[in-house]
Parts: sequence; structure tokens; C-alpha cells
Amino acid sequence: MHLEFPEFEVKEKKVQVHNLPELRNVKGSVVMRMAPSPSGPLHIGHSRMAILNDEYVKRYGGKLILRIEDTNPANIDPIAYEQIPRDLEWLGVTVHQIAIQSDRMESYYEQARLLIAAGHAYVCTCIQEEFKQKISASVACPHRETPPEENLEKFQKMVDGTFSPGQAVLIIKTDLKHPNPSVRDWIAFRISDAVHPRHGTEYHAYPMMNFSVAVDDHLLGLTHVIRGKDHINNTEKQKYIFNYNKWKLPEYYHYGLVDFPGVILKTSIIKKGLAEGKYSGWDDVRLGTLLAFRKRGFRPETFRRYWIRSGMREIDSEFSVEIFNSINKEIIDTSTPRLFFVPSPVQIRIIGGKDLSGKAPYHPSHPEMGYRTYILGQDPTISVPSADWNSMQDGMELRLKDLCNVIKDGNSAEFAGNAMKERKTRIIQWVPENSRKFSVYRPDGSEDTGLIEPLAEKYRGVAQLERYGYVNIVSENTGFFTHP
RNA sequence: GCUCCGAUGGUGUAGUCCGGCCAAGCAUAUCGGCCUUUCGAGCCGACGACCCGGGUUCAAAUCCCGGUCGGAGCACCA
Repeated sequence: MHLEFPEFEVKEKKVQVHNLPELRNVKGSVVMRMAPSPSGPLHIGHSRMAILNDEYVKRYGGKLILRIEDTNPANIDPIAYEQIPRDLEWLGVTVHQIAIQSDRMESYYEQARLLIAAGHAYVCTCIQEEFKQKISASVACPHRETPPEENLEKFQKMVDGTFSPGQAVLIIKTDLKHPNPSVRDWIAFRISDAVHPRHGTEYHAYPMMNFSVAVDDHLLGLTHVIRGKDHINNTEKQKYIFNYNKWKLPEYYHYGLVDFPGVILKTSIIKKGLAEGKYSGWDDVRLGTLLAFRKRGFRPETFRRYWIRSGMREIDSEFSVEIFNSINKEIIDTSTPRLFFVPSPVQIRIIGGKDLSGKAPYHPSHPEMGYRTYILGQDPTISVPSADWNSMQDGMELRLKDLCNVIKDGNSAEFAGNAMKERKTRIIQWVPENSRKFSVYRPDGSEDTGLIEPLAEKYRGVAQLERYGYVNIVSENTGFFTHP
């Protein structure tokens, strides 16, 4: 090409690929983990952690461990042991190993004894409030200087159930003058008599998250840890365990918190709603669980693309439903058939047309998907959306899509030819007389009822109900709204 | 209050480590045009941002200081 005026040369278009950054210090492959608490099925918030970890393990090779952190027997829903792996499988996350912390209690006891013996931990039998006050004043509690032998004996009493809940805790010595009070001498074990769903009353002394996490991150050989920013302070605490043992620290990454406006995620709220019968189940479309998104017709790939685009920075952000929906649409649109659904229908009669028949493609860009054909004959009765019909004045013309033009005249429509009209003419969907009742349940809890065209009877899956939105059709008369 | 962290258009982000190619890229949303007997689809275009104030420098979104705003943690939860 001859360029007489090079300054007018069109700048080469930069193609921006959304890629996650490289991880630090990758030596060959990586070992990573995700650690949801087993309080219920996974929700959209969990999907970020799962996708990010999975992406990196797939990029570098290595191993992804699902670690179920069930060391608080009071906050476990047994459904999680089954459902979390299923949720991950649906997301397309490859789990190479499952570690259930309550099955690893002996390791925690062993590591605790080693730390006690080395003088890095002590059993404290102070009143809870007194201990807190001392710590916040940077004052050592009297038990801090107990000799290791005695601590080992006391710890044994914690383990064997001699102590009752609240009577004793195991404390990791850190730095009483640490600027962050929560990092000062933190609790590693406490006593609980709650019944554990997997182990009943076998154990009395349960490790706190910061202890079991540090021990497992080492024992499981983790090279990189990616988790939410809310764990930054925990990382600080866990480092003491690594340093006392001279273990090599994994590389830590903390992504920012995401606000999900209007999405119901909190397990406690969901459980309350379930108990009250407010929600139909964990997959109620009003909820933010993966089960609910799945029921609404979202693709797992949507989650992956969304979280990769969001990156891994420490900025807090707001979940963008707009972008999430548009990603899903981008994925499904090309293979999604078009169907007619008329919400809040009004019946009208078409006067004057002869041998009317409608023919519409299942997908305008893919004629190979076929056509829906309806023979209507003479002066047929059809249904159209009342919202459209009622907003028209008598004498106004509109187009019944893939059928004909009509002029409104009360509750009738005068046939006005088949020719393509000016662009300004409103084009609406319609359904023939023998259409089926159909209800769409929306995530805001509302329900749209109307009529769906007869040929939709056997279709299952997401369809684009023209001029209405994408809907996951699950039975001949029920669908769940996916997105606009 | 204490500790730590962050701040790019309406929204989500790229760029910040190692200052110049950034008068800031991409996506989404909105608006307009084209196409199409749906459109929220496709193509084209428009709109629109470096929190504020100082400093360093030939040069700052990028480095330094101060401020403002926002967030997280400060549990015998994870």
C-alpha cells in the first residue's frame, strides 16, 4: 500500500487479551489449594477462588487440592462434603486431591506437641476476658512461662477431654508487642463438645483455622496460595508456624473483596429461608448459589471468563451483573433457538387475511436449525402481549413477526398485507390459538405467566424468547429466567 | 480507636514493580448509523477515567510526602 501521508496511517489495533499475571517463583509445576468451609454448597463468591487456582494449575501443571476445613463442628452442613466436589466439577475445576481436615487431626496434634516441646506454644487456662485484656495491653498471661513438660500434660488433657469447653486453649507465642493486637499470642486449639458429622464425639480439642491451615499448607506441599484479602491478617499469623519450624513459605496472593449487590449468598440467611419454607431449595433461583445459576441456564465457562477478566488485584470491587450476563450471552447466543412467548396475553382476531401462515427460523443466523411453521387459515385468533397491544391506538399499524401486517381495530386486527414495512413499524411476537400456558420464574422472585408457541413443547434448555429474554426451559410449562 | 491495604470513565478492568511508545487500551452499558420481519445478535461510530494537593524529574497514571475517601482484620468462625 502506498502511503503518501504516513501520519494518517491507521494505528494498528491492539488486541487486549485478558490474562492472569504470571505467578512468582514457579519452579516447574505448582501445588495449590482451595479451602471452602463446609457450611453449604458453593456460591458465586467461591467460584472466584476455585477458578483462579484452577487456572494456574492448568497453566503451570501440578496439583490442585480441595481442602475441606471442617474443624469447627458447630458450623458444618454435611451436604457440603458431597455438594462442593459436584459444584467444582460443574465449574470445570479439576481437583486432583481432596483433603478433609477432620480426618487429619492426629497431624495437628503432633505438630502442636512439637511446638509445645520447643517452647513456642503454651496451654492457657485463664478466663477468656482476662486473657483478652492482657493481650491487648501487651502483658503476658501467667501461663506463658509454663515449662514445656507441663504444657504437654495439659495439652493431653485438652485432647482426651479432661478439660471442658472454655477451660483451656493452646496459644502460639508470637510477639506481645506486635502492632496488630490480633497477631499477638493467638489461639491454636480450643475445646468443643459439639458433635462432628464425620467423627461424632471422638475429638474434643479442635485446631483453629490459622493452625490447621499453616500445618496443612506445609504438609500438603503448597507452593502458591491464592485467597481473599480477608485472609491477609491470617497469613501474618500463620507465618509464625512456618518460621518456628523453618518451613518454606508458599507465595501468597490476596485478591480484593467483591460486593455482590442484591445477591443472597450468606449461608445463614439461606438456611433460615429454607427452614421457613421461603426458598424451594439450595437451587432456588433467587439465591446466588452455583446450583441456582445452573438452574437459570448459566454456563460454567461464564464464571471462568468473568473471573479471569477480573484479575487478581487487591482492589475491592463490585460484581458486574451486566458484564457477567453479557459473557454468558456471548457464549450461548449462537446456539440458542428463538421461540415466541407472549407474557400477559390478549386474544385478537385477524380479519381479512386469507390462508395465513407463519414461518420463522429457529435462529436467524443459522437457517440449518430449521423453521417453525404455523398454518393459521382464514380469520384466525392469536395472542399478543397485552403491553404492546394496549399501547397501540386504533388505526395504528404493526407487524406480527414472520406473519403479516395488521391495523388495530378494537379487539380485532385488520389484515394489512405481507410486505415489509418501514423500519419504524413496531414488530411484535404472537402465538397461535393452540398455545400452551407457560410460566417464567425470575431471580427477583416474580413470575411471568403467558403462552408459549406449540412447537416449544419438546424443547428443553435455554431459548431466546424473542423480545422477552433468555429462559431455561425445564418443562413444557415452566422456565427460569436466565438474563435479558 | 489500633494494624494493614487500596483508589483509572456509569460498571469491570489493562497499564503502576523497572517513569518516556499512555493527550491512557479492552470489555460492558448508553446514544447514533448500517443490516436484519425479534433483539438485548452482527458491523461501524460517538460518549466517557488516571481521588485531591504538594514534591522529585527534561518527562509522572507510574516514584516520594501529606490529605480525602473506601475496604479488611482486631472471635475459643473459616
